[in-house]
Amino acid sequence: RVIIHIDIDCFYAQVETILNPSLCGKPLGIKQKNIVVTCNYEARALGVEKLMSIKTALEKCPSLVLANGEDLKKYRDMSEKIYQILQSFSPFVEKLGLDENFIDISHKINKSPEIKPEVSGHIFEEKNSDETCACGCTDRLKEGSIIAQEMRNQLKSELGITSCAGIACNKLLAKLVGATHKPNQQTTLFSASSLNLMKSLKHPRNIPGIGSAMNRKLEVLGIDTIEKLQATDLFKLIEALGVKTANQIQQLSFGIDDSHVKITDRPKSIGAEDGFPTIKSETEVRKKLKCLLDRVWELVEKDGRRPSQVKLTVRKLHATNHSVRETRQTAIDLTTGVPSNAPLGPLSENQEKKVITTLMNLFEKVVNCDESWQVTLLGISF
DNA sequence: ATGGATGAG
DNA sequence: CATTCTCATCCAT
Repeated sequence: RVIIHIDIDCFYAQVETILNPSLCGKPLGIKQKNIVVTCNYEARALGVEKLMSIKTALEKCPSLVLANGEDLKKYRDMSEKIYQILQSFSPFVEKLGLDENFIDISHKINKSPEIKPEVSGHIFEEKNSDETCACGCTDRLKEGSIIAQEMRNQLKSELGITSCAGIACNKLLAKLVGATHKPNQQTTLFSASSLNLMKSLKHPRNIPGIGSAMNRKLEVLGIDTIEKLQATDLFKLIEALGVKTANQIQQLSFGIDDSHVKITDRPKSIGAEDGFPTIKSETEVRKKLKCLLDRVWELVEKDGRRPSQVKLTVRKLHATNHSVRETRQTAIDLTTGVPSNAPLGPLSENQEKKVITTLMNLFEKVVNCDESWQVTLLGISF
């Protein structure tokens, strides 16, 4: 296969700069509550980092400009335009978050090209890449790099968006190799270098699919390098992690990934949440929920499907000074009074009342009415 | 079906 | 460590 991974450079910051060109060239941070969730390269050069507190960021970089990124609408809109452009190259596009996409272009590769393509962009380990693989994948990947370049050119010319691309024979390797030259560059991995790319990661945690929880389990087993993960006896790994996970992550450690590019269809849930210092009365909760409901309903209306379930998310301040998220969900019938296949319109007064009542019932299942409680986040999803 | 754990950006 | 604001998948119940 030929898989391309496209990753937009500091996505939120690029969107803000396109919306407000006067930000161009200035250090820019995107703020959500007390945190700089991401920032542009100018800000990074001045010491600002992802997920840094606003306070620290401004100490490090007093000239930092902040844009509020709590409402994701602008980013969703741009993400959709990017997806549309990529889809014009291949129907097999999988979205990962708002700013990354995998594209399978295997079917577009010319079986017998008149002219052997040269590669566009970087080659991973260029010096060791003079061998041409007998199976023909080297030429296919070269052709893939040309297509990736065309995708990135089009994102730039039509949307003004710069991006990175990785080109490889599977999703894992495409994503990893694309990150080796940033920003606004692309890198192709020829299969002979796969193991070297994997070993260059150093820590198992850097493998997509190995998160913090699994990393802790691996550390308990004394596995703290890719090479140790490769060398661990599979039966020992199965004991600790189960057959499925053990096999999967050991395969990944060798750069093997058979997972398909899964076409992204409509989301299975649509939600909105809001965090705040603390609230402690049901009246305040009701008010927050109404506000959230208005925001979610915009998205639900655009989606067009009639919700059949509601879920409430609550983050409580636990005694031990750390917070815990809990969710409660239930079925909801929003069809009363309208034909069940009528187009979804704005929330009627009756519907709003029904949703809020349902949510307050769910809320009472989360909080212990007798004891005092502090809530620091509420979320609604359908 | 429900809710938590875990993973992604 | 999580912190923000989402969404998906897997698993136990």
